[in-house]
Parts: sequence; structure tokens; C-alpha cells
Amino acid sequence: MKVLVVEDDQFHASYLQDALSDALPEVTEIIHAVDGAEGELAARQGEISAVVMDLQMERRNGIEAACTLWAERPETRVLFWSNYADDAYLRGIAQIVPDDSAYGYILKTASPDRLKLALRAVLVEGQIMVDREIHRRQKRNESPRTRLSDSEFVVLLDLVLGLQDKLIAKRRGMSLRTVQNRLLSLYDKLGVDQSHDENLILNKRVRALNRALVTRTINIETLEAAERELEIWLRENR
Amino acid sequence: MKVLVVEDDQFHASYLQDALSDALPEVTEIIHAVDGAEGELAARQGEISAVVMDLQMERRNGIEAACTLWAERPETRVLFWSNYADDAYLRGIAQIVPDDSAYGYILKTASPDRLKLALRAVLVEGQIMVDREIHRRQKRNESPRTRLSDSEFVVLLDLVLGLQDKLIAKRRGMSLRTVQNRLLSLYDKLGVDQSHDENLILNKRVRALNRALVTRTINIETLEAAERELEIWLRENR
DNA sequence: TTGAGACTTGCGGGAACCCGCAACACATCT
DNA sequence: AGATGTGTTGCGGGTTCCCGCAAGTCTCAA
Repeated sequence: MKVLVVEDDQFHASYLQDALSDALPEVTEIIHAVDGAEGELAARQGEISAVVMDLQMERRNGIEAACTLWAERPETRVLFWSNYADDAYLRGIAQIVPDDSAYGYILKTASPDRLKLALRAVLVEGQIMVDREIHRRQKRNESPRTRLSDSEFVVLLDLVLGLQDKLIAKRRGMSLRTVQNRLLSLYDKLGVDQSHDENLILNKRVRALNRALVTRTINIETLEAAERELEIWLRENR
Repeated sequence: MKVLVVEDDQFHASYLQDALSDALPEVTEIIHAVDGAEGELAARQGEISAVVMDLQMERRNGIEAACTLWAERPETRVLFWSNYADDAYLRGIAQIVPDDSAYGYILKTASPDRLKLALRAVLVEGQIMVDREIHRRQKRNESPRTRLSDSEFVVLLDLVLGLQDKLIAKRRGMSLRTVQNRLLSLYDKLGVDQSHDENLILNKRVRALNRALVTRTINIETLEAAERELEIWLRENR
């Protein structure tokens, strides 16, 4: 059994390789790639169906890599291994995971035992496994007024790119006023107005981006990925 | 000689402790703290004058910790050890470092040899040492129109908090128009307008925050730290 | 069928933002 | 002294943003 490790931090990579050879004796070969692009290449050439994937990487992040990877071989089993439980990652993964492929999501802060368990469950047994910590966050966000709906999320992505209402409406096929309504509920859910001082009025748009970042709803990589998608959309629409 | 290690990632912490005891035989005791607040406490109680400090930490980040730490014992030698060469960190450190204390800044991606060299140079010899990679970035930003002046930077901090022009003017003691001029040059230097498509107009404020993040001029911790400072200012000015 | 609730859309207006134009202060260099 | 550059301030107006009000659609359930 061959396993591909995609991870740009050398310490974490070697720690992970130790855990791998320790927990899974059936592993015969460990291939190491340092970013998403390299990982895609390695997976294609090595015909690999078991991957451990870091999420934050320089050139091409884990979600994008997993996307092309699953497009080529949907049965590939992927264990995502990340520092953070950012909501943006969860959404991203949820959107691209094929119907019946095994995957998992575990935090780097997890104990060695839990990591080994996840490695076996996902890569060998083909189970779905999500770190408890992450599940808790997802639940918390699911609460009444906190969790963003999908349509709110895409408007947030456009907002943080700096698009103005009219263009968002055009891109998403909504009327101007509807976009503004979405923004309204965004401001509400992100807690834009509940600042410390009462009679303190803030710039809602900037504040929304700020809040989305500190609540880990999005992160800088989300920004960069959204930028790339915008560029594609722009080319298609002159 | 006692050394305090402030670092919340267990792998990095143990790697660092190995490097320490390997490179500096004169070290008799290594104390480990997992965030800024704990680090301050440990330094105070242990009367420690040599510290290796991570920058990104949950409760209280490395710069804030170093600040109180240097306030109590200005001769403390601090080696900052970080994943990123974000400009915000450089500015933060430059502002708080006492006149004649030793400090250093090294990246986690540095080779073990370079790390050991830095440990010896800063903690034992009391030299100033900045990673070449970081110096290069600083130089790059120093180029003609790219580098932000200090006054532009503070306006940027207010902007990203969501303050509106009038309030920024009040807080920084400038006229409204001056603030807007600062913003103008900010937009220019951050490359707010140079979007892919020509006739594409963006929301400047949001775009400025976006650009500042992806160019690593600021990061999420900068946001959180700025928020705390704003809160203090608000209390003082009702 | 009727009614409640959620979502969409248009209109209108006040506030904030962006910025060109112009005047003035201050420092530096020739 | 004069020129030049940089930074500060006011004014005016075009644009965008934010949102209350109101009317319309769609769904679900009583």
C-alpha cells in the first residue's frame, strides 16, 4: 500500500511519516510532496489512493488539490490534517467530496493515538471520520442565528473581494435589493453591529470581513482562492 | 543559564528544546510555556533573561508578551521564532524593542544549523540577529512606492477595524481630509485599483483590507490586537 | 382556501465615501 | 531668494452604501 503525504512543514511531515509507518504496517511506500501542485502530480504518477493532506500550503492549497485529485480518481481516500478548524475549510471540503469516498479531518493538535486511529480508519478501512473538536465547532455555528446559509456565504465571498452590490447581483443572478438583504443578514449573523461601545457606527463592509476572519468563518486562503475564481468568472463574462 | 520557551505547538516546542540543549551546553534549565500570558508569568517568577518566543499564539501573542516582559526586565534577550515573515510582526517588534537589548527573529523554516547559530548569537552572545529571509522582505517592501509609512500604517489599522473617516480623524488627531489623503496613498500602495479587469470598480476599503492581508502586511492577529487597543482607547475617551 | 412565514424586488433618501481642485505650511536644495 | 517636494486642510459634488417601507411570489400547514 502506497501513501502520499502532502505537507509543507518539515517537522510535521516527519512526525506524520513516523506515525504512519508505526500505525499502518501495511504501508510499503510513503511519498512526500510539499504543496498541492506537487501532490497532484505525485498522485497521478504513483496511482495513489490514500493521501494525507495538509490544508495550508503555499502554491495550491489542500482543498484545491483534493478537488482535482478526486476528479481523477473519486475512490481516493483522503485524510485532511490541519492546524485549524476554520469553517471555510469545512465548507470547502463538504462541497467537493465525492458521494462515496472515504475522507477524514483531524487536527494537528490531536494526540498521536487519535491520529493513528484516524489513519487506520480512513486510509485502510475507508471510513468517514471527523475530529470531535471540529464537529463541535460545526454544531456551534449551526445554532439559531449564527450559521451562514450557502447563499449568504457566496455573497460574503464576493463582499470580501471588494465587489460592489451591483456586480454581486450580476454575478449571482440576483436583484440589487436582494443582494443588500443578504448583506443585511450577513451583518447580523457576523455580529457587525454589536461593537463594544453603543453609539459607535462602523463601516459595515470592512467590519464584516474583519468579523468573518476573527470568527474563523473565512481565512486568508479563502481570500486567495476566491480571487482565483473571480478571475475565471471575469474571463468568461468578458 | 535558564531559558524560557514560549510556544504552543508541541512538535515545534520539542524540536526547539532539542536544538537548545544541543547547541547551548550552558543551558541548565528549559522552562516551557504555551502562550504569552503563561510566558510572562514564568519569566517573572523564574527571573529569566533568555527567551525563545513564538509569535502566533491563542491567548496573548508573542509581541504583547515581549512588551510586558521587556517593560519589567529590559535586558532580557528574546529570539522570536515564527512561521511567517509578516510585515506586521516586524513593525510590532521594531516598536517595542528596548534601546540596547539583544533580540533576534528567525523563521521556523530555517535550517537546524542556522537556528542553533541564532540561539547562540542572541541568547548567549547578546547580538542582534535577523533572518536573511526576513531582511529581504523588508527590503522589498522598502522599495519606492510599496512600503507604508508609519502614519499610513496606523490609518490602515483603523480602517481594518471598520472605523469611519471621521472617527479615525478624531482618534489620530488629523483633519478629515488628511485621513482621506492617507487612505488615498494606502489604496495606491496596496494596489487596490490594479485589479485584473480594467473597468472593474471595487470597494476600496474592503479591497484595502483584502490586499493588506494577502500581501502579509497585516494578519489576523494584527486585527485582534488592534481591536484590543481600540477598546482601550474607547474607554479612555468615553 | 386561507393565513403565516420566508424570500425577492422596487423606490427613495440620508449618510458615508472617494476624490479633483486649490490654498497654505514647512523643509530641503540650488 | 527661489524652486521644489511633501504634508495638511477646506469645499463641492458624484457615487456607493445602508436600510425603512411596501408590494409581490412561493411554500407549508391548518
